[in-house]
Amino acid sequence: MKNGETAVSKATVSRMPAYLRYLKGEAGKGVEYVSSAAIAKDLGLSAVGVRKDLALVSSRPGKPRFGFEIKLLIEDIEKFLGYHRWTNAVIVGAGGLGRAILAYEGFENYGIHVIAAFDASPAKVGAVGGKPVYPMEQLPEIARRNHIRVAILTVPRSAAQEACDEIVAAGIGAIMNFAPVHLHVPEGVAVKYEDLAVSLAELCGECAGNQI
Amino acid sequence: MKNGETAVSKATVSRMPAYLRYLKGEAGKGVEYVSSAAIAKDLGLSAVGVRKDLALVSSRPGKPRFGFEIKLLIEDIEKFLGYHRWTNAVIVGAGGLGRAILAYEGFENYGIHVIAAFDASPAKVGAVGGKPVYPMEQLPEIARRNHIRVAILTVPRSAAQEACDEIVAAGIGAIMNFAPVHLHVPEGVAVKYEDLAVSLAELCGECAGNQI
DNA sequence: GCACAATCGATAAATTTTTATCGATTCTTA
DNA sequence: TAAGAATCGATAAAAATTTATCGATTGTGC
Repeated sequence: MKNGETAVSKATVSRMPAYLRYLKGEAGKGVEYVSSAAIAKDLGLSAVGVRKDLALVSSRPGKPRFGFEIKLLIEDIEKFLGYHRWTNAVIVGAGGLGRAILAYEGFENYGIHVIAAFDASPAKVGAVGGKPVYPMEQLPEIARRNHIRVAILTVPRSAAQEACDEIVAAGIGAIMNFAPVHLHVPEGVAVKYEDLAVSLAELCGECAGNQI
Repeated sequence: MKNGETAVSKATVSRMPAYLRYLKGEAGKGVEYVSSAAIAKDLGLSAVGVRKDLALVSSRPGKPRFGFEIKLLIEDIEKFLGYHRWTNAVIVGAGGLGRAILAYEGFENYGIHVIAAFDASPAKVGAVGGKPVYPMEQLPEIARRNHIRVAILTVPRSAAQEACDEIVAAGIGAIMNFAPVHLHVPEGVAVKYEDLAVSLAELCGECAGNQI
């Protein structure tokens, strides 16, 4: 209800990746149409909710008796999520996790180019999986030249805030933070916390319910 | 409102890790008390919401004029999130990401022991960062003997469902899935999707707003 | 010792999100 | 070609969540 553009709730957005994963799986099996009830059942949601979500992003309504056309729906969701707008990203911190992410090739499917990593330690400079690892000092220059908009922060917790400041100083406006630390950033910079341990702990909670 | 135990909303639970990160940061700076208004400002929430959240988990009410005692609050939140119940976990898939997570030491702070990794390829068997990598066949036996409750799945997408089935067959009831695939699991098994690419794409969306 | 300022907790209002109900559409099949 | 079944979309109701308001509490400083 902000001004007149979005009107799509945050909760709906957060379910889109799940739809996308599911639909791609079905498409891979050769299925062409899927009903809201089937999606709801497999994803553990309500059919009405699924219909409402899909109505918001689908360019064509579902067909009665068939359901939604999977191929079309995948395109619509990808478009909605912005996977067609290419974005350049870098990794800051070329330790184990940083190198693993640098070598990961799945980002290309989501409109993201991870072009390089940076590390303060000269020993880490070089290349991983065909992608370069630069010394930290070169971040501002390379970031600006390549229009980097996102940084993936994989340094140890003690180095996180300092690295964060350098990222902000380099003009990068979004940070995906793997360090388990709260980052102080100026207004306008987005931070997403990806604390693996917290995620895992959440899952444990779910799994154990609240029983011993 | 389920029966009479929880009464804590999902939204509240999801904010707890953010509080925890923030409070630990302040504690590290030597601060002893913090007001709901300060937390709200730094975390981009409303002060009333913060008070409501904290009232649900805090063992002692906040002091007027001072705020909440940080040390106590950290304990309460950790207790609430179950970081005191130790849980054993394993990694399935000892590729780059799996090895990076295996070497990561941050889990111990959250009540999680990652005791080993498993891989279908004999070439990967051995040890990483002092922790063993076993062949996949040994998963059922080791899982049962060590009361493993959580598996971290880091295999390539094409192997994900099969590995998932083996995990379930080994009696593990919770899976943290890094493969960008929808997993089919029997009722009662919890799956948490940690799709790095999706997370990153979400962040890009936030960063770009909805402008080009 | 007393007025003041800061903060909390509780109740109430507003908003958002989820769930339910129902008529309309479209394909299948006899 | 007409009846029937499955599914959709829209509207309405219910539930949950967020935000606002207000009196109560507790130190501080004069």
